[in-house]
Amino acid sequence: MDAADSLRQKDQQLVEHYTALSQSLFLEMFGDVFLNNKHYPKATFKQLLDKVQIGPFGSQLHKHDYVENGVPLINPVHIVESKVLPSNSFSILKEKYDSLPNYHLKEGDLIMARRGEMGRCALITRKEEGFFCGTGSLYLRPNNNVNSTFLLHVITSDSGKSYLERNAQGVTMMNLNKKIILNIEIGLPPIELQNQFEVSINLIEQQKQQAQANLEKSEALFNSLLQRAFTGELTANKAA
DNA sequence: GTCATTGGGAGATCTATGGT
DNA sequence: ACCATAGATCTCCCAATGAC
Repeated sequence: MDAADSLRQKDQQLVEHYTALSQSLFLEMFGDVFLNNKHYPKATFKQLLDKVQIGPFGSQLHKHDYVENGVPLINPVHIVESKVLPSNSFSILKEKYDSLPNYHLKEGDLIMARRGEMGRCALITRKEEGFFCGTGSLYLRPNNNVNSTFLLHVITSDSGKSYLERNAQGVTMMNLNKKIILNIEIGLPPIELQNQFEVSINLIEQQKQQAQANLEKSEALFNSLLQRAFTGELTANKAA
């Protein structure tokens, strides 16, 4: 039982380790791009993005347009640790989806929370292609001057989050708008370096997924032992 | 159980753009 | 130039959650 618990904790630490690794890799390679302490040429988001689009709300999308098992809708709650986690209960009808083509997501887009917690952001991969940008979200469509993975890490980094918090609108609730996004200015590393960063991140991600899978297994093992301990299947001797 | 805090929903209102 | 319309933004209100 103790062994199962320590295995579980070790796997947990490994997953956290990989998360920290990608963050420090970013800092190592590019420094703080907002302070631009590596003195790259400056660029505003206006120069790096083809498009910034805020999700539909108000009269465009009503609560009753939400259905189950329709086209997945991405709201800030569905952006967890830079990943998109769609939910079947948050989706819209195909007809509604077709009538609002401006909000369809494409591979390579970045989706982020428009209000509430700053810095929630995820990359749209092939898996999420065609999902729908929800009310509380906005999406960025990067152009050829910037790598999407690099941009994702710019936004989710600590300095990215604090930049957004400093510049967000609203007293009770932080809100972002198009202007705030387009005016963000960073030091832009050469595209080759950004692409190199993406390759490294993908490797780390693979390792992390492996660690995650191990964690799930060890948690399952721990829980089943716990269950058996409760039902009395394990005596004190065996449990120790 | 109650109160405070946070996040989401909604529409009123403002703004930009395109057509006449 | 003016008007219509779509799109963007602000802010109030409400619900859910968590702390005490």
